[in-house]
Amino acid sequence: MKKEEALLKDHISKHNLKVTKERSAILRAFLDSERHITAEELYRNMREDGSSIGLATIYRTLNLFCESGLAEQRQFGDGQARYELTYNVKHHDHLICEECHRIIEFENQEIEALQEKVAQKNGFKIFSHKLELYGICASCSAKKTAS
Amino acid sequence: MKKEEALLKDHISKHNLKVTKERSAILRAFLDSERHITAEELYRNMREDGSSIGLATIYRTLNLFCESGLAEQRQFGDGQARYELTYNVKHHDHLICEECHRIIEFENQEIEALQEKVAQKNGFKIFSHKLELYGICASCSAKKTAS
DNA sequence: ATAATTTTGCGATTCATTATCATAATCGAT
DNA sequence: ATCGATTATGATAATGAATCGCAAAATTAT
Ligand SMILES: [Mn+2]
Ligand SMILES: [Mn+2]
Ligand SMILES: [Zn+2]
Ligand SMILES: [Zn+2]
Repeated sequence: MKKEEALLKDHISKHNLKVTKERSAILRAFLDSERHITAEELYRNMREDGSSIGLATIYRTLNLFCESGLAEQRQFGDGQARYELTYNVKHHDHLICEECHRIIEFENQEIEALQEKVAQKNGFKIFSHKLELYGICASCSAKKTAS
Repeated sequence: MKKEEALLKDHISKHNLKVTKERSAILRAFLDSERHITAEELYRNMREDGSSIGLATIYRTLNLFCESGLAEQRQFGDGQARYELTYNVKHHDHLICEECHRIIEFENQEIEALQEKVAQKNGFKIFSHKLELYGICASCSAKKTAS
């Protein structure tokens, strides 16, 4: 049993929830899908593979993943929530290409430290943060100058 | 005439738009209201002052403010867009208290520089960015430890 | 003032997400 | 394995923020 499956089952048993084939299937599909996936995208992916799980259940289950600490929800400003596995994944922030919608992950310990410094200076205790850099990626830049 | 009014009128005339009493009233109310206001909040504020301007017009006009470079839209994760005057206002980022919803503004040139460095390292050109620190503010912290 | 153009308020519409509810599945105790 | 209590599911309706369509009203250049 994968560690992600174990984590989810642990959360399920701790909260008097139930292991269902739907939840297991969604977890498998989620782990197989690309990072930063949309509920709708995951739904379509699974439908194409013959699943008949409803969209509401996809939403419910992605929320469950977030509550269990398996995943986190992101809002990249396109109006749809995106979900990514964060269990056993190092914290990172995002570069978002507004041209091709590619998402590049990065980590920068200096920035993280400075954020803490800013918080401290303001008597603020940080629980979470969001750092997103919007712009144009290298390959889209190249395409643009070529044309 | 205030500089904000001048900027808006300039944008209006450059785009064959029209100066209306609604737009002027919304601008006045917007400049008078607290920063990071919601369309709905601005609508209610104006209604309480006897305005009969419709909500759709508030939305349309706030978008106009953004297009004219007067304001910017923010998304602080509570599902409603917030607008703030940014014309002649120095760039800054935000600390958001999840307890009392207070918003503290800060600027940190070191972080800005590091963001550019990260972008460069990834061949990325930044157009805009979003840095939000979510947590609990000093006064809410104090209240919590007191109880 | 006229006429062309833009704007407005209202209500309808959209879209992502959540709620409702009847039916089905799970699971611990027997 | 069966039962019974509880939770989960799919289909559909509902929600809420934001936008759209349209007829009537307002603005602006002539
Ligand atoms: Mn990521
Ligand atoms: Mn601000
Ligand atoms: Zn790109
Ligand atoms: Zn607070």
